[in-house]
Amino acid sequence: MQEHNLHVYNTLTRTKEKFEPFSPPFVGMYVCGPTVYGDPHLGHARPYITFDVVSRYLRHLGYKVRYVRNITDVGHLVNDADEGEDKIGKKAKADQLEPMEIVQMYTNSFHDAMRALGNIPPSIEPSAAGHIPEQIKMVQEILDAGLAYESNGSVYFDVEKYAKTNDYGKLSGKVLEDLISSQEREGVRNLDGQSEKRSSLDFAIWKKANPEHIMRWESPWSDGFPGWHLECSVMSRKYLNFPFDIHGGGMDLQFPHHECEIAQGKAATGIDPVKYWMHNNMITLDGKKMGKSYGNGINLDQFFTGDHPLLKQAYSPMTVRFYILMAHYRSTLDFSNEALQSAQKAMQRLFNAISSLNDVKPSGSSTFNVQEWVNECYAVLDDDFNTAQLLALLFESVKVINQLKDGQTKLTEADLDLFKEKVNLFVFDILGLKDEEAQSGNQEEVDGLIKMLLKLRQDAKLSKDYATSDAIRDEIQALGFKILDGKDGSSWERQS
RNA sequence: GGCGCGGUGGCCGAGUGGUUAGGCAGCGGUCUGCAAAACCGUUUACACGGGUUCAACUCCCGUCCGUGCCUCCA
Repeated sequence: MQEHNLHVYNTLTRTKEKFEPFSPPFVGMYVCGPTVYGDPHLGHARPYITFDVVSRYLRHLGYKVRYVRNITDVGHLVNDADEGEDKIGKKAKADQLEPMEIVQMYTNSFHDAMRALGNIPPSIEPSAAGHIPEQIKMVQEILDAGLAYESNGSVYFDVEKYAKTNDYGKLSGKVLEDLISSQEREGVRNLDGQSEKRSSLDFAIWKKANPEHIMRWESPWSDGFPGWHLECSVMSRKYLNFPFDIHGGGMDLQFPHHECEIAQGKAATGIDPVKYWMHNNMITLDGKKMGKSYGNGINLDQFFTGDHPLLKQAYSPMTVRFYILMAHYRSTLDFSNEALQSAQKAMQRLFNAISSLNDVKPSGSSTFNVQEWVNECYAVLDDDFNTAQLLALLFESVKVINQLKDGQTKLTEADLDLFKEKVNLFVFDILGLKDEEAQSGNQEEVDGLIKMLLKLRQDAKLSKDYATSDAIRDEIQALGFKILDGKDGSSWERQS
């Protein structure tokens, strides 16, 4: 395993801590996955790209990462439905489809979007519906520990009792008294099951299903379904064991979801389940938060096709990925056409420089300190995965590459090899970017053909037949290629 | 109302108690038959009001604004 100085920001302590997993070289990482009842949207892009880079970097450092990300396909109530219907069940009835058909459909489209964004699939992607027995078992464990109670067929976690001996709120910074008074101020909530609870803070770990509820399972307490926080506790425990190293998710999940995960896990096992809690920040759109009520929710597919009133053009999946990586994961990030267009251009410039790196010839001496640059790249990644700074350093490398081409900067063969290796490592392996344009399989044939045309154009220029040379250039450009005239002849690249 | 996070130049976005972020856009130059590209140089900053300090964009307090949570939405 590589020596490193990786520090990660731990929400639990609100500080950056040196990363030291429980049993190196193994690292367990759990990230809250999607609820598959709708198309993947922009809000899905950020957490999964963030933790994709985290897993890529950890693996690069030599860790054996087991990355677990769940598929939520069960048991969550519809926000605006007073009957407490299962979200997936409701959609199924509306569309006249089997619930599991819906689940499969949106799981597939989620996977498609993730693949397009360049995310490596997790090691294990367990589904909540596939872990009902384990969830029933954990409910029983919490009951046995005396930290939950049954009420009318449902089982609720007893928050106030748990809080007597545990710090409920340590992750989110909530104070129990504040929560109570805040809820009193809000008045009595009319949500289903409120009267069954001893305290409004208590949350369901097993919920009795209404008669019309489609997705339901037998349990010792009722025909019903597991509570909304339970699956993550159960599946992270099953595949990573408590305590495990990293738990990730969006900042919006801090409370109550992750706070409840800690409470449940501790109640059931006596073990504080997670060492490092990592939270990515939210995305805004033209400075406003996204949401259905704002009419600015955009599906990922709409980004990729440009088919949305707020989008002036299509943005490729890599442009979205690049743009997200231009900001630090703990900052809010604002999406706008202007910002995405600038990201698209910047990314193309980066790729163009990298592809031209292969043509650079080594020199007898070096005028650029490659090793120092490499060290800086590692230093910024070690500082809580600062991809924004890494990209700044990579644009420094773009400048260096261009100077190498012009002969203004020189590198020895050893330095050049190191430089090439590390530029490729950071851009493609760690940031997970892909040069989509260069993916076509007949790259070499195209290169040969265009170079032949450039030769003809050069001949025309030498005989001052500019009409012909310009015609060749215009035709090539019309096909989507740019002609770059340099001191040592012409080269070409694809137009962004 | 409570808890948390943030307000950086035309736009996006890093970072720091005293020294260049970076990208996109703009401007000037080199190169070029012209153009593009590339390269060089360069203009616009740290919400507002106090305070601490030799020194604050960076620390503290207040105000305003944005945002997340306080809802069985994961």
